[in-house]
Parts: sequence; C-alpha cells; structure tokens
Amino acid sequence: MQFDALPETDPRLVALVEALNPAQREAVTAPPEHRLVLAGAGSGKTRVLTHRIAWLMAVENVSPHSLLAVTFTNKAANEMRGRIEQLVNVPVRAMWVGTFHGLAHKLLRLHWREARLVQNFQILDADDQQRLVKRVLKSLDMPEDRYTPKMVTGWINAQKEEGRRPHAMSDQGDYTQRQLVRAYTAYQQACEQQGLVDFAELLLRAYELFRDVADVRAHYHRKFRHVLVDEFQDTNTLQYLWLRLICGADGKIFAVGDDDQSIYGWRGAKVENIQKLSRDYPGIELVRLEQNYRSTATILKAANGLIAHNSGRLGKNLWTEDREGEAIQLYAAYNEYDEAEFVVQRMRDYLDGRGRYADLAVLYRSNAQSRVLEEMLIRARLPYRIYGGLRFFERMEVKDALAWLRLLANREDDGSFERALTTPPRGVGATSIEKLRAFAREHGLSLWKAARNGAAALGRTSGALGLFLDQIDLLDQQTRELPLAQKMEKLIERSGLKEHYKKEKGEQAEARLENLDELVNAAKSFERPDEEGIDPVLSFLTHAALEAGEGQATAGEDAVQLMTLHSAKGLEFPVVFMVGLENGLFPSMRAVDEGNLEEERRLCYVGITRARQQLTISYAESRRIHGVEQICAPSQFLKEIPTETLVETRPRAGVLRGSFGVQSGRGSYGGGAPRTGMGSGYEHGNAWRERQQEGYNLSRPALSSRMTAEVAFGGFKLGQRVGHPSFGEGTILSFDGEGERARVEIRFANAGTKWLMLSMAKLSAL
DNA sequence: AACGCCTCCTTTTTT
DNA sequence: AGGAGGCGTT
Repeated sequence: MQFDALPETDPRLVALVEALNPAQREAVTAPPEHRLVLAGAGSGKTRVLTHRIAWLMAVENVSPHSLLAVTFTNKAANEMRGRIEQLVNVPVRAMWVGTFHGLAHKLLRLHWREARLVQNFQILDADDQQRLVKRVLKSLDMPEDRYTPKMVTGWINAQKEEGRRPHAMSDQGDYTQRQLVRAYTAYQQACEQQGLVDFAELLLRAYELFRDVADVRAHYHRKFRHVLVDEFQDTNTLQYLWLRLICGADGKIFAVGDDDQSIYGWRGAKVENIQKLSRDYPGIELVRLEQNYRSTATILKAANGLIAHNSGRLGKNLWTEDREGEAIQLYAAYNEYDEAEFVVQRMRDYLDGRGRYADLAVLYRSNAQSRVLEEMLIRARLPYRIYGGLRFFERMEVKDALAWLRLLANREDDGSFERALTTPPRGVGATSIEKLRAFAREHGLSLWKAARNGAAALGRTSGALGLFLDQIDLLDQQTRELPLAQKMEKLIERSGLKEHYKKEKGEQAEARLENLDELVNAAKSFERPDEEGIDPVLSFLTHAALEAGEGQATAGEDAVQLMTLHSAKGLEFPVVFMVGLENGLFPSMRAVDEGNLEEERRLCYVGITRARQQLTISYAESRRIHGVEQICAPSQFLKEIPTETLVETRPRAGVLRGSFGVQSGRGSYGGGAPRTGMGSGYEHGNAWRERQQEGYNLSRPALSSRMTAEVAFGGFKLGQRVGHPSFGEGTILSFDGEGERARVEIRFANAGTKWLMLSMAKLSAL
C-alpha cells in the first residue's frame, strides 16, 4: 500500500509517516518487496528502519514474530529495540532483533542438537580463541615464529567467514597452506571436544544449520517474512550467505547501508554485497536517502567533494536545508604537541561561557595519537574520555574469575582448567603442565581427566594438583545450589583470587578488586533462567563473551570525547576535531603501500560527517612515529576537500609562542593579516595552499621557512634537538617569556618534559 | 614463581 | 617510545 492510498481516517498511520521526508517515506511505505536503502550519513537511517517495522505491522499486518532485524553491534540492536518500543505498542521481546552473532547464538541454543553441538556449549572470545590456537600450534609442533597464533587465528577466522571448512580444502595449495589447514583441523577438533564455539563459528554453524537441516530451514522460512538489515555494507561473505538463506524464496529483505561508509574491508566486510544483492534479487528497488539532518551545508560540501574522488560508488550527494555554517578550520601544526595545544585552545574558545565538554570530540586514525592529546587535556584540566581499550569482561581479573565458573560448568574446558590451575599460583609450574598436556594428548583426554587419571605420573606436583582437583569438585558441590551472584562471590573468595589480587600492589590492584566486586554485581541480573529457559551460568557467560561491555571510562559524564575514526562511525558531535591528516598516518602507510586509498577516503568521509556545526582539521609537519621524528606531508585528502570550505588557521608569532622571535617581517606569514573568527592567538593565511602547490616532497627540510624565521630564540629554535648536562637529550617544544625570564620547554628522551630557564640551563645544540 | 632483561612490533575493532 | 611476550636468572 502506498502512502497516497492511506486511509485518512487512521491518525496513527498519518502520524507515523507525517514527519518523514519524501525519500524516507518512500522507503518506509514501500510495498512488501525487497528494498535496498542507500542511507547517507545523518539521513535518518535508524528512523527509516524502525518506521518500516512499525509500518509493516500496522499496514501489512505483519506479526512481530515474522520479523527479523539484524545489526552489527549490541549498541545498535538496543537502540533499535528502544525506538521500536516507542513507536509501536507491541512487546519487542517477541521480535527477533539482535546482532548477527547474538541471533546466531540464539538459533544454536534452540537447535543445538541439529547443529551438532553439545547443549552447554560455550563461547570463546577473541582472546580465548587465540590462546587455544596457540596451544594447538604447540601440540602440532608448528614453529611459533613462522605460524604466529595471531596470524593463524586470523587465517582460520577468514576461512570461516568465507564459509570454508578444512575438509573442503585439505589437499590443495602449497606447504604453508597445508600446514594452516592442519592447524584449522586440529583447532576445530579441540573446540568440538571441549564444547567451545568462537565468534566466527557461531555464524558458520548457524549458516550450516539452515543449509543442512531442512526442517529447521522450513520452519524459519515460514516464520520470518521480513528480514531487515542495518549497516549492510559491513556484511561479510558468510553473513550475506546466511541472510540469503534465511530469506529463502518468500522472505523480503530490507537492507539499509551506505557504500561510502564501508570502513571494515580489512576485517572481511564486503561492500560488493550491495551490488550482489541487486544481482541476487533482481527487481530490488533502490531508495536513496540524501537529505542530511546533522551537518551544516559547508561540512556536507566538504564531505561530498572528498568522496567524489572514489570510483565505483553507487552515487549519492548529501544536502541539507540547514544554513551554510562556519568554514572548516585547517591548522598546520609544526608537530603533534603544537597540534594538541591548538585543539585544546579551540576547545577553550568553544567552552567559554557555553557548551558542554561532551559536545567536543577528537577523532584520530590510530590509538597512539591519543597520548599527546591526553597530556594536553590534563594540563588544561579539561575532563575527557577515551574510547577503546580493554572492556570489562576482557580484564585479566574478570577472565580469571570466569575461568573458575566455566570450569565448574564444564570440566572439559582445557583453557579454563589451565587458567584456574595457574591463577592464583599453587606450585604447579610450566613443567608439570607440559607433562600433563603430553599425557592428555597421548591418551586423548581432557586436562581434567588426564589429571584425575594420571596425576601419579607427575611426581612431586601431583600433591598440589590433586588438591586442586578436589577443591574444584568441592566448590562445585558447595555452590551448586547457590544463586549465581553468591556462587560467583564464593568462587572469587575460595579460589584465592581475591587474596591473590590483594597482594598485588599499586593502584591497579585496587581497581582489580573493585572489578571482582562488580563482577558479582553483574551476575545478579542473571539469576533467573532467561526466556528460553537457559541456565543462568550459561547466559551469564554468554553475555560476558557476546557483550564485553562499554570500552573504558564512566559513560554519561560530561567529558571531551577521544576516539578513533572507526569507533566514531554512527556518532555525531557539535564540534569535531579531526587530527593527524598526514600522508602515512591518514591515509595510513599501509593503505598507501597497498594502494587501498578508497577505504581510507571513506574513513575521512565518516570523520567529516560526524560534525554538526564545527569541524577543525589539522596536520603536523613533523611527528614522532614509533619513536622516530618524521617529516610529514599533508594528507592528500586535504587537496580533495573543496578549497572554498576551508580556512587555514595558523599560529601567530608573538601571541601563541610567547614574545620570542617576533622579528618577523620576512618569512613570517600575514604579519598584519586581519584576525577572523578565532578567539585569540591564531590568524589565517594561505601558507597551506602555497605549500600544497609545492607538492609533497618528503625530502623537504624539516621545518618550513616560517619556523626557522619565527622561532629563533636565544640561539635555539623550535623542534631543535638539544643536550642538557643532567637531563640528557631532548627536543625544544616551546618558548615563553623574554630576556631574563625567558623559559624553554624541552621534551627529554629520558627525563620527560620540562620547563627550564633559558639563562640557567646549560643547553647545547645537537 | 617472581623478577628483570631482551627482542619484536607497531591501523583500524565487533562479536 | 612503549608495550607485550619470551626467556633466563634467582
């Protein structure tokens, strides 16, 4: 039914579509056929997805049981749930809304028999998986330097993501290939024996379940009439195959995605799936959402201009009814410290009087870049939050405690057995464990059984080992009837983990103990069997693996946001700083070498389109990368952003850098240039354009002429290497003051960063 | 088992 | 530079 044909009498439906723009409306109210929605950044994609679901239920009488909605992250799934709930008066619980992995997991729990799994199978997270691969490689005597656990794990996952099983590829390929297949086979066998399923395996098993078990397939074909997919451009081969299989002949697919925001090719995502979808579902209609509700016209112009340099796009041009907005600020820093300082300065300008910290976001290409920014933010006393890093359920102490819980639930889990046996330490060392492993391998037993049956063969340590085995059985008995949280608490106590971490010193130790308490707390919400009647222990462990928690720091607090461009996808901020726009950093060296610039360009596009009102882009002329000072050329992406959207802001001699070296005139840019827009200390110029025209010559001198002209100070200049009798070697970061009171800031290689009186410090030029 | 030294590596991240 | 992990020493 089309919107035009809507019965005017139904106010609910009118309300549902009234607020939508024509393109959104077309997507939402389309007949129940296959649809591909090309949703540009900030074009209301989640809105379309949720309204589509509401529409299907209200107009096409689709039951919530017949809907399947898939996302990539838990966050997106939760958001979708929440918004559907707001929109329709139907218990969302009945609806299959979740991540690919979460839904696959649900299917496997329901059909564990048909999927040839054990009922209490457990999920391996990335870390568990790599540990297991490592043990497998050792057992196969494969040299660890040639076949690193990381590389082999990556390879195995890549195979799974292409839907390949070892037997289908055994006798082809070269020696290396055959070795890898051998590892894959052995790894898979270990998983089967121990009842373990890794992330990729969840998807592959769920796929095979549908492919191989006709009854199950038929059941779900009858059930799911509509399959809705979010972030379709991020699907990998296996996810796509699974979607097709689950749709069957009659199910209708509604895919929402954006080829311009495909930034996960490196982990197997296939943008081509968008084209594939059009081929596999001939007649599928394409809807473009191009009206943007997020950014100013200037920001969109920059984004459109940049992304136009990519080839093979489906094509899309974002537009807005919003005002033009401010120009994008471009800042040429002389190094990463200067860059960070500038960012902080601009933040202060913004915060002055208005604005929340959380309005501000700094986006960078690689995590290493956060350090200097952090340093400056601390110095400026601005609260900040860094995304990324270890999540709650990935922390060592948490994983240690969970290993005990897992071992109680499943004695065959060798990884948990080893972990529990060694933490806390109990006099069973590497040698004994190696012997135990050998014994287990020889007799085809789990470590648990090997220890039970062959402890005597281990000599002296058999005592400690025997105690451990008895302790596990005893703990199991004693905690069997306890509610989950109490069980967890008792385990943490009786395993000796609490004692163990109490002994550890430093501020980390305290945090560890707190995390263990928090773990008990987290267990509380899993004390009752869930909807499918699954045992609390299993659902808790599943939760731990599938939803490792938020990355770092307390959410919700008003703080400046620091994150990589990748983690910024899907977010938006009033004020965005995109830093480190240098060839070799962004685009990354690797991308340049491999000629994979298009994905990097999309990443840049994602960065630009995060900004609502203000966007500042910066690059440094020199930066320390992997401990070495390097001369950087501005990113080629800067050339690709339409000039008219940019205004260059540069440090103004004599203001930013204190009162040194104002003997400008020559070499100094825009001495009398009018100051525009900025709070203080900076001015605009066209130096960057001039430099652009010079081309990117890597052998160009380290600092541009303005540096040498402007920064000479007491015989020293910014960026210069100097020696100090007690602090050793360092680099001059900045100057302050004049004459007697002149001070210099130096970052020493071994003594940190210090401010020294220029007249006192016995500095020598290097 | 704990500690310290040495070598290696270094883009991006979710499940 | 800085972290991780391996390895040898106490």
